[in-house]
Amino acid sequence: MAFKAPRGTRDMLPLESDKWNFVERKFRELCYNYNFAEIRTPVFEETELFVRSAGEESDVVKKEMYIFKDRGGRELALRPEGTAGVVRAYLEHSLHNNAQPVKLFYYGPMFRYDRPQAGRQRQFYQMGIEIFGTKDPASDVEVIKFTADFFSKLGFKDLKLHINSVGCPECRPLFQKDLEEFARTKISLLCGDCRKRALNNPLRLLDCKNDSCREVMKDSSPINAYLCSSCGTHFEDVLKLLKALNISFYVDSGLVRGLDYYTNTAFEFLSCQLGSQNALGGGGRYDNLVEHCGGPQVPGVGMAVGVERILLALEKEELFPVKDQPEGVFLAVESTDLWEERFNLLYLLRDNDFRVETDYLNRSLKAQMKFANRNSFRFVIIMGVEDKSKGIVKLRDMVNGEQVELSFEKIPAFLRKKIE
RNA sequence: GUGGGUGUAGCUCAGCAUGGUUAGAGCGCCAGGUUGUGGCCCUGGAGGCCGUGGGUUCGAGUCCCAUCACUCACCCCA
Repeated sequence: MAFKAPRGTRDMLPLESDKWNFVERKFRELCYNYNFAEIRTPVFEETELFVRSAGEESDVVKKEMYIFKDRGGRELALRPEGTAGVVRAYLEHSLHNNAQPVKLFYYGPMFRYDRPQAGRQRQFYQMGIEIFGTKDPASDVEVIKFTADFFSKLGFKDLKLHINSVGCPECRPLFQKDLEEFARTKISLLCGDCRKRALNNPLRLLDCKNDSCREVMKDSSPINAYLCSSCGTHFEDVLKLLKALNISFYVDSGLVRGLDYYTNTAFEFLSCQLGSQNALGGGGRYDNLVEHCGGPQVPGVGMAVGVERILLALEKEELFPVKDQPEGVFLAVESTDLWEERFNLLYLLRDNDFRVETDYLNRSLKAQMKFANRNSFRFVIIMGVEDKSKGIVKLRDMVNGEQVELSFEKIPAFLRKKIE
């Protein structure tokens, strides 16, 4: 085999495409119900856009971006996430002048140069939504409720919602400073990674997987204690609304998101089926992102889910509707002399919106029947040589073996009746 | 980027610790037989440079090294 798909990428074969379509359909339907409109942005943007939005210090920017120079010398990057491009488009087309809020959804491939693993690829698909132009805690909740609805529409029952507030540029620095100091006093008890984190990115101290570190950090004061009054109220309101909607959640004071643009609400939906790549989706509020990207002060909130992970989790929980229902029509023919009649009937049926297939390999009638059976065709139409003069064909229902003789014109109506 | 496991037909895997003539099974695919014309059963066939490249050896799918890919954990997140 000469060529292989590049590392961290995958082909989607026909067997899987039904599953993808299932997930996509549910997503689009829900977007319609919630009044989110679709936006499609390029898969690559100026590198600077991502640096600006995700933050210079974020892992995504520091080590995971696919960056390249095009032939004109432009510095470009494949998008590692969807929000930045949407924000750019929002500004470029002055959507802030439209009636607010602006509610958008997107779906497409994202790219991160990371070490592949189950549920983690270099090209992966995200579906996401964004709401621009409102700070109302109800809009945070709308995004979370949307996500919860989406998962339950797919059939998930036991997903965990973790939620936290990461504060704002007013209150977060104080928290960070205290956290850093706290870590410094306990430095000897922390793992090597955490010692580094204490200096570079104290927030990350909170989600170390190491039990002993967790034990130590448990005694640091949680961020809730530092939230300024507006952040505190916002968070409380969000939680209150979640309760009102009967959405169960767990306040995880260790939840911090990897992209720097988040403010206030941060949340993740976790699956217990998935091992270490267990976040099916997540999101949060980003009230300063638009301004930070050179626009007016427009608040926003959004989320994204990972399609491959959803598919993995659905697979594990066996939630795909097992549909191998026979459907469609196979047009079998006894002799290749009958091309003209065959085509006439083939296109007659297709024009009448039936799914129809015929044989192109000159196979025996028996082989054609077998093919039809294996491929779950509900009906087989058999054109016999002798029937030609009579203008008749045989129509067989493969489910119960019933077979009738019909003229061409009567077939569409007959099939329609049968399918009901 | 770090560490562990794996890599044999389209798919799921056996064979490898004790190297030895044409590398196996099931499913799938193709053809034929028996059912008028599928499903069950029977027969036959196609399909593998044993991930790739080196090395050890008279001889390597089997041993050694490297490399690539997958996988699990770290990391990070979706």
